[in-house]
Amino acid sequence: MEAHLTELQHFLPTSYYLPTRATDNRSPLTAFGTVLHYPHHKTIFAKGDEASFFFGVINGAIRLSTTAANGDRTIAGFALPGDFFGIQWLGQHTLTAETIDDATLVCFGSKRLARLSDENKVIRAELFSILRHSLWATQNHLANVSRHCAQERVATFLVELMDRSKKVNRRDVDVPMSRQDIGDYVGLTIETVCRVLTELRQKKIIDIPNRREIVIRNEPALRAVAQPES
Amino acid sequence: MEAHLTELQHFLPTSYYLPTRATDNRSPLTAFGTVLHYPHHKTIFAKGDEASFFFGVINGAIRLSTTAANGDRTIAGFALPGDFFGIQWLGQHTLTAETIDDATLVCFGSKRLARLSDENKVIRAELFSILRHSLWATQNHLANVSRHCAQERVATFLVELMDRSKKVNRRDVDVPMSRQDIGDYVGLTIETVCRVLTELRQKKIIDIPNRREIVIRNEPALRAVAQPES
DNA sequence: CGCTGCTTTGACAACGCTCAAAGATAGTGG
DNA sequence: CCACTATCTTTGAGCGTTGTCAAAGCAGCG
Repeated sequence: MEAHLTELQHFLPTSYYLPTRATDNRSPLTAFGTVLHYPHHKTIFAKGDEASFFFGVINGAIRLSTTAANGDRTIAGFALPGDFFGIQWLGQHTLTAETIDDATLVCFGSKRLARLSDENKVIRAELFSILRHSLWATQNHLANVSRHCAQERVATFLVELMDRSKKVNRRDVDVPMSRQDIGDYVGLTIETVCRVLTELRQKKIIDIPNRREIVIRNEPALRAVAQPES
Repeated sequence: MEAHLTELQHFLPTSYYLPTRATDNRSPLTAFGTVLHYPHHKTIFAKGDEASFFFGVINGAIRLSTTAANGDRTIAGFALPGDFFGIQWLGQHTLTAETIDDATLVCFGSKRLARLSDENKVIRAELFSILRHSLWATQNHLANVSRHCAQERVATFLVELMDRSKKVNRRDVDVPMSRQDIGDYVGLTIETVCRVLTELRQKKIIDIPNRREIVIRNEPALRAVAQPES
């Protein structure tokens, strides 16, 4: 585990979704972590593993999932640049974290962080904020998956991806996850995800130049599909 | 807002679901709260309200929900005796909390709690633990709702209710929420919930003596329906 | 260049939703 | 105390959306 503290200068702004958080703050945590590189399709930790570390994403994409006894996989969320995941004071991780892309992460030892947070009010507030944000995002996702039709779910996923994108031109969305991942995230089969995507393409709402890129051609229309009025 | 600190003696053990937490601990928070009584079908706070207070349930049942623009309601969870809800350092509540039953709650002022947690390590750890538990429960619920059939969802709901029950005879489950509430919780229509319940009754897995009581006649069978093998 | 794995499209069946109506229960007033 | 009413629950019939199964298309990689 090598430390490249100089690289922490590149750590991206924390993007929280929470309306109360400014999106242009760098996290106060960045000064204390260790930078690590992971190749794609690598398990960072598995559900049930002792939670010795906690991570922030500098670059790449992570999927956080749980797999049932019958093999059904649920992806609870994706961690993108600026996000944190695996926060767990002590005890075990409740989800499995795997890289989708090659990824650069910042890693924090749980014990060290616990000590730091006892001493430092700012760190403490930051950790609490991260945890609250995770809860908020999960609740939102639950509401999306719980009672919406296929079109609404996929459209909501795309809007989310667009809004979280760090790109200048947000219309050109990078899709690092596979169709299967999307399906496991929104609670649909891979076939239904494909069908919805082609439908949106036929309606000229999106374009699909290649499998890991989606262009939003008509953002208002996409948002309308995601959040049906009345 | 009256204080009845003596009543806090009756505060129930915190029941966390988390395997790492003992279920027979009283929460260290109980010494600092104010006891309040709410009648049934009363709003405690609404989504978007300034989060000045945070609550623990002594008695009764609370539903935590969010309602979409089109009127669709999603119930993110139920708070039962021993549970906490509405934890939000500052900013706004992300869900609406309403009583289902008449309820006795302990109420904590956010500012006071923030001050206490800065001074007291035990309180701090407790709050963190409560928040982590909420996240864990929501992730679990998401996995249940995301990709399971109607029978599995309703059976999982019943198992959950049974396991959280404080009764000596856990087979005899109190169901304070309406069928509509159950539907909004597991992501099904009220009709489907009813159909599944009658199906389970016909299979002699449960009995339904009245609308707010369900008797588990065959617990292994119910658990099998909830978690299909292979 | 051919393989492998992922994605897309199609046909069909099934599960759950919608609409409708009857049945049960609780709350209210005579 | 009972009848009446409003609300909630249960059951039924038909339809639509999504899942299943199958096969073709496509892209990356040795």
